[in-house]
Amino acid sequence: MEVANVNSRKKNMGRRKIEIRKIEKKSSLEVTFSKRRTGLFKKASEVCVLCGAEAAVIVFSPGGRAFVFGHPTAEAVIDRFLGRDTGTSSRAVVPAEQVVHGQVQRQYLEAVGRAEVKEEGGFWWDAPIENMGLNELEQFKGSLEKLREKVADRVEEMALMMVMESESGAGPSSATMVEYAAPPQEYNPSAVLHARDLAAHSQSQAVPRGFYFGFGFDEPRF
Amino acid sequence: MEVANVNSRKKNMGRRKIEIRKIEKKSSLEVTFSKRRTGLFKKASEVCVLCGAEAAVIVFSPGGRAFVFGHPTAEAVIDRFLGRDTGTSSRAVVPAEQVVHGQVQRQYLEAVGRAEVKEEGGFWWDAPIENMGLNELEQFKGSLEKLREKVADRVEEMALMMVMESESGAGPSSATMVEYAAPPQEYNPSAVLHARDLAAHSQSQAVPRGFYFGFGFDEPRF
DNA sequence: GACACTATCTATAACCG
DNA sequence: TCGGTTATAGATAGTGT
Repeated sequence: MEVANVNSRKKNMGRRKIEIRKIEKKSSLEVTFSKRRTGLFKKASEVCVLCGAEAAVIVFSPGGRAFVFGHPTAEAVIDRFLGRDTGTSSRAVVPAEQVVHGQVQRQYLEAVGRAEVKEEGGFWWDAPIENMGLNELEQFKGSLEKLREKVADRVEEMALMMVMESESGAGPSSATMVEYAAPPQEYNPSAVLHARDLAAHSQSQAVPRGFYFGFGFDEPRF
Repeated sequence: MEVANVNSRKKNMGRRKIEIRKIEKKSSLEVTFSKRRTGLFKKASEVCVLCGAEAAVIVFSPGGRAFVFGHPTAEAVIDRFLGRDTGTSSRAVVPAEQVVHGQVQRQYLEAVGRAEVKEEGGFWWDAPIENMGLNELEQFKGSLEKLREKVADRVEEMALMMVMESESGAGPSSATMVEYAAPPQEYNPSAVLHARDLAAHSQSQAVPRGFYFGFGFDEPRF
């Protein structure tokens, strides 16, 4: 038995304390990102199982690569939160067989994933009709026509409103507008509050103030 | 000095191992949910700071209460992921002062938050125009008219396409359609894959198979 | 429900192959 | 870029207040 080489293996130094601020060394940043992303997703899965919760997590690497937990659930969950009711995505549920160590297989990725992120302004009404079957076309056309009606109504209503408005003077502040999402517009990253720019870590609070925007709505008690 | 009552404090038993499955006792489920939600958000904030990442987390309690990390960043991040480009929300950035221990103050909640979740089908074009000022009205009308044009074009294109389609036989499968979100429709929770229904925890993999749908897209290397 | 305590359990930083 | 190892920092279950 190798009694002699007990000491030949260099002693690992184990985990060391680190400050929570941007990691400078690129290689360890990438390793840390990978490990912590995995850890985050695991934590999310545990909350789901332990508490019967539904969780969705999206992480963008600094290079802009997207990693998602809870997809395709995520989309529905997110829609429900945003109150958008855009419906669940028509994307198929990823079968477990397609998921290999947390990576969707290339085949699936190519079939489903890429267009989403690359496409500019991927509204549903922009979907390419070239490859649709007749059934799909009809359904799609139906949806479009509904939307057209709705928008036409709205425009009329608007015109009316604007006449009244200009007669009665300026309306109340824009404060109430705040409840609704803005019309579609270019995604402007610089206009967005970046999490990474927000305040640093604090000891006393679990999540640093000014960083944690978590909140719940009132209706359900729990 | 109280030398006598050293032993009067009952010894705590410390953390114990638990299985990752639904907690039965309601009271400890709620405590656990609260603690782990906080922990999850903290982890997310650390990934952001350490790696310069952007993360968004949404957790629904079993009662349907929503908790968000990264809001309002979350919405932009999510939109970018979904390729929706619905634009960043016009909702104001929550000032740090409004955030108290991770809970948005009631005042802010009432002003901003509630309508979002309760409103049925809160598309931006449904925003109430009653309280808009003239400027807002004009902007809003402009957006509506753009949308109307776009949709009208699309409908025409569709009509044309359908004639061709019906002449040439059925088109290819619906596989390509999958790249685009479905038209707006009722949110149907039962049609959604619930995270909590998915497979249980496994030891060898950090995140259990069939649960972890995390993936990245190809374009950026990191 | 929020906080404090503390003995554990778990995640992970640095290192290696 | 991946897994595997080790020592340790950090998270948290159960409890009390």
